[in-house]
Amino acid sequence: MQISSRFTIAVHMMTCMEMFKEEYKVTSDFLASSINVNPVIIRRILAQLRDAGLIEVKRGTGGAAVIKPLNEITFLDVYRAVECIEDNTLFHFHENPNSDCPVGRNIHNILDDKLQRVQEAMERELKSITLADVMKDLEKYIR
Amino acid sequence: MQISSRFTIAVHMMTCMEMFKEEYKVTSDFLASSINVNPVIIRRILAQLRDAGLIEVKRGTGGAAVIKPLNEITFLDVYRAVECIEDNTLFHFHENPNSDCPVGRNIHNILDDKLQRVQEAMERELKSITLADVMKDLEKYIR
DNA sequence: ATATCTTGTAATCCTAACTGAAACAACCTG
DNA sequence: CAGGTTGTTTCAGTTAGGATTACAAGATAT
Repeated sequence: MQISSRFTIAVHMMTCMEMFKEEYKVTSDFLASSINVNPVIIRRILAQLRDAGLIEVKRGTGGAAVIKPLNEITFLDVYRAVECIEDNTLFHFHENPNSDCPVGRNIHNILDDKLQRVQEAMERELKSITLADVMKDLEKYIR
Repeated sequence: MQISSRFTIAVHMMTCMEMFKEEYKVTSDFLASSINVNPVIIRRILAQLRDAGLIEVKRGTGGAAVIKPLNEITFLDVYRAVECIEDNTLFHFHENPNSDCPVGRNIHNILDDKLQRVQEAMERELKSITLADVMKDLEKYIR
């Protein structure tokens, strides 16, 4: 399975919030039209980013904005905010190996630390990329 | 989304094939009982591992065996054999960003290399672990 | 050749997750 | 209070994973 598009949508959303914060009120309809998905999807992700403390959303009057310095928001922050990974484990383990078999009895212990290392490698890389990097590239592309 | 349990099942399967190759004929029913899943699931994964050139499966008489040195089979080989990732991209990108928006127009170019780096970090770690490591740990646990 | 065990594969069913969409209460401001 | 916006629920469609049943096809022993 692939990682859901919620992650790239969330990065797109926060990039828009920053890019247009002076010119427009960045509402869920505004974001939905740049990203081309249903506004409800946007609002659900807005709530997840808000709960993670990355943005603030104004009720009634409307509009969303990033509330942390962009160079302090890593891809890992966004990933953790929107991707609901069970028990924070990337790999889904088969549930009931047979404990009467020497392999079945030990496979969990053998694999757990190895799978953990893989997950950490991925998260380390996610952590090394920030929204400030994205904005810098965006300005480069626009010029 | 998590990575499907096919991966841990496949590693479990190949570990069993190696562990019991002298004592037993390692059939899909044998594997299914150690792993505790349906034999058809096992046979489907057997086919994927066979197609990837990692094992051989005997029709009629039955039995499966690893056909490469264990220290040459990496977790990445197994992962690629059983996990069908669309276009070999770990992250699912939202399909239709609005090209009338400066962010929508550029977001793909901006993110693609960054997401690629994350995927490569993960695959590099997967590549560094082999089935020989698993067998070594298994012997340690059994003693 | 026939009985028997096994693999290969198709067909069904069930469940979970993702996305799209409609609807509406709650909220804020002018 | 009117109008725009968010928060949230609900339903439907799609896809993927896994369980299960069924059976044709292959290989071996006798």
